[in-house]
Amino acid sequence: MTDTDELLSIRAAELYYEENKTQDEIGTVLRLTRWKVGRLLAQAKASGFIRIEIVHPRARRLSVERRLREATGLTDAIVVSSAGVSGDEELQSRTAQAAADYLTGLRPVPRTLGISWGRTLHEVSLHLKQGWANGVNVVQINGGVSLNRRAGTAAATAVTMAHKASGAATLLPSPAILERLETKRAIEADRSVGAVLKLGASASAYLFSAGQADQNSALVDSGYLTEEQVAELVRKGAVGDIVGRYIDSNGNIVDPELDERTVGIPLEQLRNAKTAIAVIAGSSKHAIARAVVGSGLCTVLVTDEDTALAILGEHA
Amino acid sequence: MTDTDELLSIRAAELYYEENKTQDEIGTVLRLTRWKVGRLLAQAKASGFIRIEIVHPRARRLSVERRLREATGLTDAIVVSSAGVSGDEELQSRTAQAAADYLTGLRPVPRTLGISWGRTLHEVSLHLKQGWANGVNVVQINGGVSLNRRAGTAAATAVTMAHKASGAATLLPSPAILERLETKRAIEADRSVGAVLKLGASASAYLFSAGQADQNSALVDSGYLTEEQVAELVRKGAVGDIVGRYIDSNGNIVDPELDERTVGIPLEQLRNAKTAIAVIAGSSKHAIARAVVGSGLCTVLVTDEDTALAILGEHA
DNA sequence: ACCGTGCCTGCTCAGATGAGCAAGATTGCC
DNA sequence: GGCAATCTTGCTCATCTGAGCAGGCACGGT
Repeated sequence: MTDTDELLSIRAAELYYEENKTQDEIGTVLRLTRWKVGRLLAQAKASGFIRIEIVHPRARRLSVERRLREATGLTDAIVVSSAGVSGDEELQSRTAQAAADYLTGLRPVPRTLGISWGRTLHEVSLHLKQGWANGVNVVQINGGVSLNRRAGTAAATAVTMAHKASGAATLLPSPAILERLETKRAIEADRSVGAVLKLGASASAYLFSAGQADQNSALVDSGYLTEEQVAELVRKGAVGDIVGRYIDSNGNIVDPELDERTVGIPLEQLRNAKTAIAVIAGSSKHAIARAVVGSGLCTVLVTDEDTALAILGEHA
Repeated sequence: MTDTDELLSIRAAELYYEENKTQDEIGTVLRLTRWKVGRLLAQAKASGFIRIEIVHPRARRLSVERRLREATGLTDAIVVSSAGVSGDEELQSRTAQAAADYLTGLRPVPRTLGISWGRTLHEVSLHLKQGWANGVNVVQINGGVSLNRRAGTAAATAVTMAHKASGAATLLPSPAILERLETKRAIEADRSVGAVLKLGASASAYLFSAGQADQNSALVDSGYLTEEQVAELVRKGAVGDIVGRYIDSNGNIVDPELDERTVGIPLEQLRNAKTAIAVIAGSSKHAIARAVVGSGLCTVLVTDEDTALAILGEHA
């Protein structure tokens, strides 16, 4: 009997959603009252037989966002749909777009915005519209990418963001990681660097991404770390890095000595920030995303559906 | 402006379909009148941003069925959905189930049902419910599968179908293809075979599947043809076989000499039949399905969504 | 500037739909 | 078999939604 009902609900759903007939008409066809049809339809929906997807690059998953907020205590969560997406690349692009949208709508508008650098953030900067805000000053909060062959990407990110918001960009003129602790102390003590760090510490909002801990890390790519060093970090439990600092799945610094030599605001600053927006997308970043959210490193997460589900533990 | 509207329609769709808010509530949230929301939603649907799928093994694609009927002049078309299907196997199983359903609902109930044999039809027989009809006699219409290691499948198919309909099965006691024309003539002349063929010719409905023309063909598997012979047939334009007879994409016999040695009712009998139900599923059978439908070998087609779209030329 | 054309907006109204309710059917239990 | 608990059915009513229409607005030609 239940079996018959299930089959009927499928027939009804076909007529309702594919042929868009009215429930009354369906009732006539299937020899049922229109109320029965309504109930069958409701049953089909409840059983999950009806799948409704919004296929659009800007589509979000509100229900996942809500669950994420509830489960993690995030102030806000933006989850872009991965319906109809081919690869990680498009996922990251969609997420960057969503981050740009979020930033544009952010209230109160931050006077000073602290940002990290990387592929993701650069893409965010490109997606921002001219005039997305008026008078936002952008400060880099961790050491730069100067060793990179694509030198200037980090600077371009900050400059673009500031320019499009009629604000000024303040760059952090320092490597990301220094080889000797003394050098790091010295450079931090220097006025030009110290002042920027102090400005960064006073930012009204932060925007940063995360890197996975493997040989594809931007820090390896930029020459600050070797593949072996990253492998060693992974052995010690590292799942990725935030503003140049490697953390484990609990959000703790993996290698305090290395961390000491890393130039940028400390993680505590992010944890205490009123607004810390993390933008993390792609299947390789599920672990670091979970660590960031789980350890309270951000108040807002912008991510893709799969990563969000991974954080919720529904997609392992 | 249109860009803004598109984005709004996506936001509206999210709230409507994911959060199932009323259009009025959405209007409040997005600061729009409820009519505007209604129009945005309509626009989103029209643009194809809203995809509704019925995910269920028994789900059909009524719109495709309709288009197929209109494009080909088929009396009836049954197209099972391939939403959420992993492989060809499940597709074939679903299609077999649908064929069993169709057969069960077929009116007028055929007194005599002529069937071929094969994996697909056997699966159909298994999906039929006890008592699917009352008093249907089942006749084999083409030569058997006796050389097969799983000898008896063909017989079992007919017997099962007949038994479940409280009818009798009549088997065709003959190989599918004979090596010498004389032998074929002789066996046909034999009372035991001739009578069955005559019965088959008078069937009130036919149910058959199709085989693709490659080394996986059931005829190769059963030992009636060698892989080389099939390769030669393909060179001559064969796309597959129906009741043991190889046809090209126009529905014409590929090798008349071979065909002469094949035991079973001629294709003309199917072409002239009032009810000829073809059950064809799987990505490897797109070509033969197109040939069967295109050359009027069946009046009813039961198939999967991808094959149907291939026939319609919408899925190349 | 003026006017016409055509799109967009907000509305009325009727049809479609879901919530809730009471009567009837079914099941399980003694 | 009798009875109670539960589920199902058909209904009323309030709400939601889409069709169609009149007025308003923007745009382009003269």
